[in-house]
Amino acid sequence: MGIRLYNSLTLQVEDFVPSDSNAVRMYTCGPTVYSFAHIGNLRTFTFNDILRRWLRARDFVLHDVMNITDVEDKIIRNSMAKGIPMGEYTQQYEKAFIEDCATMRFVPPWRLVRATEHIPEMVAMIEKLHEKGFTYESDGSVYYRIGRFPGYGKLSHNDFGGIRAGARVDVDEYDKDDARDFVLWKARKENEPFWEAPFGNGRPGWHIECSAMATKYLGDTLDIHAGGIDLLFPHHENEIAQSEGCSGKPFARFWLHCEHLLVDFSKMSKSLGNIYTLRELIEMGHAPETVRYLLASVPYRKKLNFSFDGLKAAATSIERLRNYALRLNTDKYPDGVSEPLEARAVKALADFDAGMDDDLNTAEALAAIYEYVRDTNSAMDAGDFKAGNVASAKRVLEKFDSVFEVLAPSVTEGALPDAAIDALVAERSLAKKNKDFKRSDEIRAELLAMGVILEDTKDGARWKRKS
RNA sequence: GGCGCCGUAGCCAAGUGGUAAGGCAGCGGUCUGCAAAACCGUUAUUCACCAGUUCGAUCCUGGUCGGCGCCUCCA
Repeated sequence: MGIRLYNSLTLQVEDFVPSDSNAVRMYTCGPTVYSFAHIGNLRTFTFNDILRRWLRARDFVLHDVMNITDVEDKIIRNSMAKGIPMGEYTQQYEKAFIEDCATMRFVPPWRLVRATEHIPEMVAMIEKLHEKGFTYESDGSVYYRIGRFPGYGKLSHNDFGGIRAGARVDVDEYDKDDARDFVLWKARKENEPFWEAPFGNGRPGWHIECSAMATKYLGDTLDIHAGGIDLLFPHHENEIAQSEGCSGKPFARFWLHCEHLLVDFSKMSKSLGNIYTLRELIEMGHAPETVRYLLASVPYRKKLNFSFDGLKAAATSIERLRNYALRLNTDKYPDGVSEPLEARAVKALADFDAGMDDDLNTAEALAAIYEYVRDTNSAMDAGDFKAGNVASAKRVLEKFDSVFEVLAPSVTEGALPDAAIDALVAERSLAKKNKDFKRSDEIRAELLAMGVILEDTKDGARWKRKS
């Protein structure tokens, strides 16, 4: 049994096997750094993260590359409007993006690469495409002639047969009933950043960077190329045209696309004013791991309608798992081992794996965890859970958290040291023992005010910090 | 118009040709000095609607209605 993934190219779920032993060559489309990442972006990147983690969990060696698009129309326009150099402008947002990724607990990719540091590779690719007759020039810009590439449309499953090939269309006067040729190299404009190239000074078009960088670091054929579904056309279609036009080989074996996150049942947009950034949500008091859980818990091919109710539900769900982990670590259990519970843990792990293997069905994987947590909680209540079962129970939680990673609270409130809490808890326990409930309730309230929640168990009191 | 996705309880959501996982919320209990946590029970005779195939369909086919996305920059 192995991983099965839905391939946009074939519109089917397929067994995933890398072309070269157990090494996976993967490329994911990263951000254009012209503003802060919003939760829609983050959904796709969360999907990337879950995919990476699961591939690793299944013992694949990952060679994954993510790009940073740091030259693009909006970037140029905004940096010019601010009167600062493009690099300075993009740097601040790239930094913010990397911070956000850390906040979201994303595993860093093998390589994070910038478009502006790969201009020579892009130029070389365009030259090669030129030699092979895929390009034509117009007003100093270089265009890709899709009519020369027979496979054009195979990813988006569009039939472009009726389109007049090679018709020269200015991007600004784009006529959708006509050619879909796209720009590889934009002619230099006054005051704008540019690079030198044999075919004229200018800057790269959007699509060429991914083809050039993916090929450079991963070779002609990738095992996986992933990104948001809105990139499927034209971006990924164009990447195929460029890369395969150049190499003559299949560009990517698996194309994975993450569905959109919606807000109020429609795509986020500035005009609707329904864009939320991670930073805004954190400022509102939402823990980042709550956002992570919400984004990860809905399977990636399903549209996810963001809501604050959903965010609250995510927080409660995490809380329950944390309570369970706390109980597991602090309660005392009778000696011995329950074999049925050991078997139960094995089943939980198998069910979790099966869910994840099935095209990263996180909802199913989560269900396996919750069912197990409920069963073991019941066993603990009944006294059937033994000290010898703790290790396997921890393994289940660790497996879960190695993918979801939400158990550790983000905010470490420095305020009250553990020792001080322990002292107060001890004082309260004594008061409670003496039936001085007034004093014991007082201390409990006091601790709560300082962000510490106290819980009584049959073996005494335990505490946790409020998240 | 073309391409693609979707419509399962209050909300989120899994799922299979044979009779509906899981999470959140709600209600009723157990436990508790009170809480908290946890557990138990309960909440869809039903899976947008219609027709067909079938012994049998939420899952297959056709159609209808509804929602969303891409086709222009976009995660």
